[in-house]
Amino acid sequence: MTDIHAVTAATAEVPEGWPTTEEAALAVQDELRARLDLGEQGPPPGTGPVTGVDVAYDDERGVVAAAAVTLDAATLEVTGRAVAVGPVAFPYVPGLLAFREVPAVLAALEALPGPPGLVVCDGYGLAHPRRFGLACHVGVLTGLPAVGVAKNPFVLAADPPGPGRGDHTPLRLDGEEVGRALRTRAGVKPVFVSAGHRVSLDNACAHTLALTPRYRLPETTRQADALCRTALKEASAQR
DNA sequence: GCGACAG
DNA sequence: ATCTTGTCGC
Repeated sequence: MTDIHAVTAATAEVPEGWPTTEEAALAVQDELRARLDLGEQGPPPGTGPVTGVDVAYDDERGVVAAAAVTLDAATLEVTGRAVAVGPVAFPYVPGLLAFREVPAVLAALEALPGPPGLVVCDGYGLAHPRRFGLACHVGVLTGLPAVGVAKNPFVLAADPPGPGRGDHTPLRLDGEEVGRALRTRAGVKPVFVSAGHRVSLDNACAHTLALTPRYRLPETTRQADALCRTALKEASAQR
């Protein structure tokens, strides 16, 4: 019997050679971007495992806690949870968010009791100034299909979508649609969806809608958010 | 040069 | 992200 309340815990390390300067991080983005797979449609929305990841910080202590929570896309029931605590790997620089969160996120994904499904990240994928946001970074490094669902607009502006759930408007970069402002709840502020890796924008949006039957944010993100916050508190309560 | 700027 | 009480509304 799998105990859905069980949470596997791990420690995250900052990898050898991890960028320490913005210049180095930009170079890594350029290198990894060549490995992006934008040709796949991704897994069918509403079926199979879907894994949400999120992180919480204690900048005072330079500690970050990441959580990965896998849900059954059909029922939205939790099938696996894991957390990873470690040092903050990079300062917050808009456009370089991945360098701050990725080590802990990967550790949490690896600590899951079962294989992750499509990864839902809290942030952007292709809708990024250099087309390589957090969701692209996580996708390329894990090889998993990944999407980005952000709560706020980044550098790209979008017209307000219609008032109904499912209404959307494009986020454009150089005339190309790289993401969408998507209304997940009627009359509520939209979320900003973009493909990360091995998934199409249409399917990224379909997955997002399948994960938001009730709340604005995907159930995956809500679960991961709650988990990484408690993990951070528990980590701080010690040492 | 000055702001804006995912989390 | 994080600091933070009550409050209006479904």
